[in-house]
Amino acid sequence: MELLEKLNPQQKQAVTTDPGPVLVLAGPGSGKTRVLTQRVAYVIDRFDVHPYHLMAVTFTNKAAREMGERVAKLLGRQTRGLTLGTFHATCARILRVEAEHLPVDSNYVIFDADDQVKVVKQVIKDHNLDDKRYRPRSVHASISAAKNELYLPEDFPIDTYRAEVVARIYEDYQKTLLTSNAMDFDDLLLWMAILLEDYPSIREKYARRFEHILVDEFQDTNIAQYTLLKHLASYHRNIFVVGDADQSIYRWRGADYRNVMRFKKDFSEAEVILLEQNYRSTQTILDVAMAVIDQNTHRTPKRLFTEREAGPKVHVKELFDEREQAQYVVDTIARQVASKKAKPGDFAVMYRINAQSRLLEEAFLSANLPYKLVGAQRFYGRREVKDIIAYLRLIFNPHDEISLSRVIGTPPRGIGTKTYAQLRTHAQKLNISSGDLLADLAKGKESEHLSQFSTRAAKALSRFGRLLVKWLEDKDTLPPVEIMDQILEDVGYQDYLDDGSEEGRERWENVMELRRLASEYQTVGLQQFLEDVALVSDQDTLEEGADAPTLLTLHAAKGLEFSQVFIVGLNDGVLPHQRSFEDPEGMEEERRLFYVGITRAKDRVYLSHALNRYVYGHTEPGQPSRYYADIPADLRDDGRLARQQRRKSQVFRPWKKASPPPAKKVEAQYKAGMKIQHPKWDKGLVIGSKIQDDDEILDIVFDTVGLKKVIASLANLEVIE
DNA sequence: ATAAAGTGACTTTTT
DNA sequence: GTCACTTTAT
Repeated sequence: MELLEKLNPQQKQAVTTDPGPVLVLAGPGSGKTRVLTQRVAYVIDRFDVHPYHLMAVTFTNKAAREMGERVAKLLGRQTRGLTLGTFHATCARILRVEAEHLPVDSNYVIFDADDQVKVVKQVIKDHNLDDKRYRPRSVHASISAAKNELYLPEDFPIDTYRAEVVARIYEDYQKTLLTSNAMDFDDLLLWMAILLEDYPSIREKYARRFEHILVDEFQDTNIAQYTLLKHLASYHRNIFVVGDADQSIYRWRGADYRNVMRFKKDFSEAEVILLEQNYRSTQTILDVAMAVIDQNTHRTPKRLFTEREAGPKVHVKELFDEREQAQYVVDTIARQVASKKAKPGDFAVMYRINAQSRLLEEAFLSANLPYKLVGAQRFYGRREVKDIIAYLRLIFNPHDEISLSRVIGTPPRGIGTKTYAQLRTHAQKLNISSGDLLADLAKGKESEHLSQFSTRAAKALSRFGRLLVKWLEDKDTLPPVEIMDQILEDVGYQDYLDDGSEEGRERWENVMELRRLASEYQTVGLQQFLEDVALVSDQDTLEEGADAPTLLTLHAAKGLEFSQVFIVGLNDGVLPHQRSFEDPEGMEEERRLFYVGITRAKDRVYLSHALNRYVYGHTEPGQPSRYYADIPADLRDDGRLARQQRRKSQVFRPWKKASPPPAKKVEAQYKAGMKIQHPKWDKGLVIGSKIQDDDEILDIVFDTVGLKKVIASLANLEVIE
């Protein structure tokens, strides 16, 4: 293969190594995607393996698609039969084929995070439990964690009273799922693992079929995923995994980087290949990244090196608040774009939590600059989108209780919570699904169950039942778009949304966008549409091409690269996040997250934090992140000091080499007891003052907002008395 | 049954 | 400050 020439010796070794277990430990930017892709092509071409006998698992659908395209290009032909996708998508497909061995039918639906919490909530209610004591989200997290470790309800470890209650909820949760003919995200992995473990014939079938298995982002696999991989590889033992323990950031989702150790033990003959040379970043960026990650304990030190130049220092900036931080990001980007030093698409802005995107978006919008936002929830989480998907899901699988409960009263049609509760209870008594009962009630007077309801309720239910039956008749013959059009028309969805407001119009546009997406499923059908919709990853929503900065969480940034990267909100409590403070392992993961962010950058990194943070509406003083302390001083360019320097001399004076200018002593101008006037927060009382980094930091109690930390030179204060 | 008004949790991260 | 859920009024 011609492209082998472009590989370094380690990469070449990985691509061309003999069959058998292989563990590739790949640092950031070391070309692991390229290795994986070429390995797939190599196996097909040199070992003469039919694509049908090959499975490759990636972390996102987008990565899978790209890999498929590149492999086809390398081979110069299509790769029909190749199993390529995320763990979840791949399992979903196989489980449909093997549904006869499962407690669901092959047309099961996939419950997303929202649905899962709803089921938990329902069960908690049915058990008359206090949902304050048993928070649905937290109970669901326990159930999910159990599934990821392959614990069925009866295996759920009971060590506390709470665990006992959760185990009971888990049991009913699972029952609800099965009567709804549904699987949740975790089930896809769990059942696949169970199937392979408990049915030797199925294990043999797939273990023989997959002569070669390749896995990307191996450090973020959980127990269920590891187990199913182990079984799938049990016959041929040709399993090629690529990962980097330093980039493990999904522990909270059950990912266990110790799987790397397990792999070494279970496949003791495995060849281990290290990819250390970095082809992405400047040496400065790599040095900073290493300095940061070196603070973690329990890791194998790794040296990252590049042939690239040192490059500019990492830029550090302190801002007054998050609004100014957003403005600073936009300004910095705009300036470089205006001076043609960079293109808008060269930039990415990364943050710890999604909520941080709002101020950034506002700043981009008001500057009239387009941006790309990564986050599937943004679209698929919208009420109107969920409504329509729920309708489609119900038609695809009428037993889906969660979807039914969502659509039965949307738009309002005379069926409220009371009537729905009656329907559900009655159906439970009959041991059928609410959907079945509804279909029966559609028969009108013919139905023997109609008398169970009040005249009004019976009429409304019967009417809706007839709609459902009608849609069910067409579901196999019509393409998704036409089913959708039928629903929209029959329920008058546009009129329901259109209340004359801008919001209503926007919602309808979202429905139309969903319709556009559905129209791409003309041939593959409703099942595929619903499956794809359920399993989209955030990264999948990243639109290609558009030349605009990308806004994304640090998690979503994994596997991507950008010329220039902003990491904003470097405040203690945000990055690292407060929720991890108590947990040493969690703190190590926070640091890895920061490491992942830094190593996305090819040319420049900008770090920034705000002195004041918005928290639940009001502003609170914040602390710079502890991670700053780990960045070597000579690799760091502190914008705040530079700017002050400029202001004082009124002349632009770039930093001279490493020697910092002698710290000029600043005299305190304020002292405790002074009353001052602030442009935004009005009157306040100074209660403390200290000199720090060439500036005066004041503690002031304001009448309006309480205690604040204020930088004297920036705040434009006026002394009243 | 439904719309409007009020209450309280909530922010990690996502397949 | 926002969202989802609950209570209240129609």
